[in-house]
Amino acid sequence: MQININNFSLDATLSAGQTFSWFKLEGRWIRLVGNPITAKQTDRNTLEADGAGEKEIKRLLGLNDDIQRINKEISKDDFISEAIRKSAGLRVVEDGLWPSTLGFILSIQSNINLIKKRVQTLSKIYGEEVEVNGKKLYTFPRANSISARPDLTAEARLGFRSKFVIAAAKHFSETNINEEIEDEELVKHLLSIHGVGPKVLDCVMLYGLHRLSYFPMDVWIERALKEKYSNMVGGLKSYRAINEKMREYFGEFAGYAQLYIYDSFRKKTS
DNA sequence: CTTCAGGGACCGG
DNA sequence: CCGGTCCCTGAA
Repeated sequence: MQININNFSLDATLSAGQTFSWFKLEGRWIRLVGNPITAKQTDRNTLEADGAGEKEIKRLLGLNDDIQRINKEISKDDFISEAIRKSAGLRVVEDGLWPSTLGFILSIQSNINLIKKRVQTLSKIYGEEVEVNGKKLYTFPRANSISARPDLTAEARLGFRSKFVIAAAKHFSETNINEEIEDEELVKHLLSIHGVGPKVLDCVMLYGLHRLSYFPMDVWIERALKEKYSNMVGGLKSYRAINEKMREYFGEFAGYAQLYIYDSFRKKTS
């Protein structure tokens, strides 16, 4: 199936540290949550994809967002405007509640390569073997599988994250947490998980559920804010206070501002 | 070989 | 609110 795209970069979007359920194999991106989905950008206006309907694939990749309007909406100053230019083609993905929660728990005090490696390891332990284009791969680990055999997480060398992963898997297996729940209750659900704090929460709300007003703040964002927005957040200390300020500043699409700032700032220094 | 930082969260004070 | 601590990996 071919999908028309505009001002979109699949590589940039899936390499921006928003999602850890996609991986690239021989030039094709693959996602093994539910039915296998593969995608490849063949030119600047064409996405070749299969494994799901066009609507579903667009949803996963944030392609239903009105990016023109969003970019305009968040262009509050020169710094963010330049970040938008430098990181053009990005979309906020919609990775799903569980894939996102697991991914960002694994991300705690870790770099992107390490996170991906952990997902692969967990997939080998807990996932099911599937064949895609003649290659044997493993599906993304399900919460039920992990909570059924929590002892096996030891093999994945997750360090102190191991108990967090188990707690999350248990919560997902034993409660009715799902993607239809309103923000307020969902936040309570997530924060009740031992290992989900404010930052992971914001990542899940934004990248997992596509709730675009959330503004996760990691070390990169904090550096950027300190450098570029010290006049706004200079006196503020707590995560919550700074976060509220920035969300207020950027508005309903603050999450996009976060993604652009993160991506452009990370590129600059690395 | 050692040191150190990496998309934080928890706990105690 | 603040500071120490947590586990493991890969880079230096």
